[in-house]
Amino acid sequence: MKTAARKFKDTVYAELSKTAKALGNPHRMEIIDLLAQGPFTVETIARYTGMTIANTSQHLQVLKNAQLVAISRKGNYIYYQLTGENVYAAWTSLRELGMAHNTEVKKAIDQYRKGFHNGDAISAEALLEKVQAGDVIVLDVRPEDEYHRGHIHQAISIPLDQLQERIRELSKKQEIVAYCRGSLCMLVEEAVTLLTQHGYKARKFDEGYMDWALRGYPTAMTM
Amino acid sequence: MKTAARKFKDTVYAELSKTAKALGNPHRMEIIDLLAQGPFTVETIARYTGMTIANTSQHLQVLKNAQLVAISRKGNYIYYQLTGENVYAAWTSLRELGMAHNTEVKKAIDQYRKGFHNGDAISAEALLEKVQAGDVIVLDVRPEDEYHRGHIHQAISIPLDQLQERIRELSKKQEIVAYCRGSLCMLVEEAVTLLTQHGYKARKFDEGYMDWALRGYPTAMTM
DNA sequence: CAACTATTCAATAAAATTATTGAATAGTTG
DNA sequence: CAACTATTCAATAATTTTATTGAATAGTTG
Repeated sequence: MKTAARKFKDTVYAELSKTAKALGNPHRMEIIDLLAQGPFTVETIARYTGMTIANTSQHLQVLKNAQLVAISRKGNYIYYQLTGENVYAAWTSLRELGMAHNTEVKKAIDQYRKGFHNGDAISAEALLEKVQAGDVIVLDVRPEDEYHRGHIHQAISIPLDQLQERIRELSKKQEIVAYCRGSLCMLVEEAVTLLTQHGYKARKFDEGYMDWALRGYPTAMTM
Repeated sequence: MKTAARKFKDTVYAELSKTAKALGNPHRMEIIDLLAQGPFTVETIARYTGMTIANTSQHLQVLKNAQLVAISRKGNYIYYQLTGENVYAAWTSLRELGMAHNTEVKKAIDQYRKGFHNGDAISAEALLEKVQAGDVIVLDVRPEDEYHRGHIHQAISIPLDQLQERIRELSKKQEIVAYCRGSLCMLVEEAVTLLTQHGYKARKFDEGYMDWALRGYPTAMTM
């Protein structure tokens, strides 16, 4: 026979574990990571994560049932977004836990970074100083819509896939610091490599837009 | 064909999700919650969670593989403990996320609390003031070994299962504030009910020992 | 070093999760 | 309101997770 206390615990832990369970899948982790940038349609999410639309939709249902994402409709499209800051907070603490304790993660990141031979990254504090002194070009290499939703103050936007053709918009004289979404976003590595190859003085930002914003450092948005 | 970037993401998210997956089970959540109090043996964990020893052991293996717990041996027993503060931090942010977004959790907690008719709880700040003014008896109702490992400064220990027989050690004149492990620990509700029934002026603390300690409020340990 | 004991392992069956396919649906737009 | 389209659903098979049982193991203790 179960005591009332035992029954209570069973329900509470069962319910709480649903949240963790919803996060406990690679695809859904990537979706949360993406949605931290803002709302996206099912189609876009599917494209980014390399899943089929149907499969993406199913994973989104799981996240929705766990109250981690919510929908809003615009025209023919349904946009999925995180239900709150604490969703990103939880995902961050899980990510940091994983990155601290899981050697495979560290190894994968190190190895991937090593593929590019980009010098050292610049820290948020150092970048802030440079931005305030005005002696740096801050380059946002994320897709354009993500830039519009919010970017580092005075950053200019050249999405990675346009960088090759638009590279001449940049000056070879000034130092360029590129950034993207966060510590797992590797667009910035490709960008810095490309810039360096073309003779630009380019470095990468240590963290990403989200971390910058959460520190309360100056940001801006278009429209 | 998968790009290098895609492969990188697949590995990273797969690895990161292992951590979340390890947390995504009711029993393992309860184990983490318990281990936040300190190291325990397999047998003790099994007793607390109402599982068989073998099953407990298997769940502990899962947590160990995810690097969330580690073992240390003392005599014939193996003690399991959390591998670091960030494990508790992640569990906390998941719990808070769940409690904020999951109505079932709220409902279960409210309903269980309603079973006891214990007035309002006292907040950490208010309790701190009373402790410093010295006009309150702080009562730790957790098992004795947990008390010894760390407790609220000047708290006295009467584990819940001894409270009935030792109740006369307390004064009916002074206000008593009882506490236990954390927001999910309901020992304190039973304690306050028992005390009130016997004519003591008893209230419960809003949060638990862990939250008190994490605020940096005064604690003490025996031995 | 033999006996003991806390813990783990291995095997199994039941239950849950996942990706895929193709059809169904709901909601908008002209 | 008919046509369209983004999204969801339903069914299925493959995989993974879980609890149970009883045996095996490793490590301590006298």
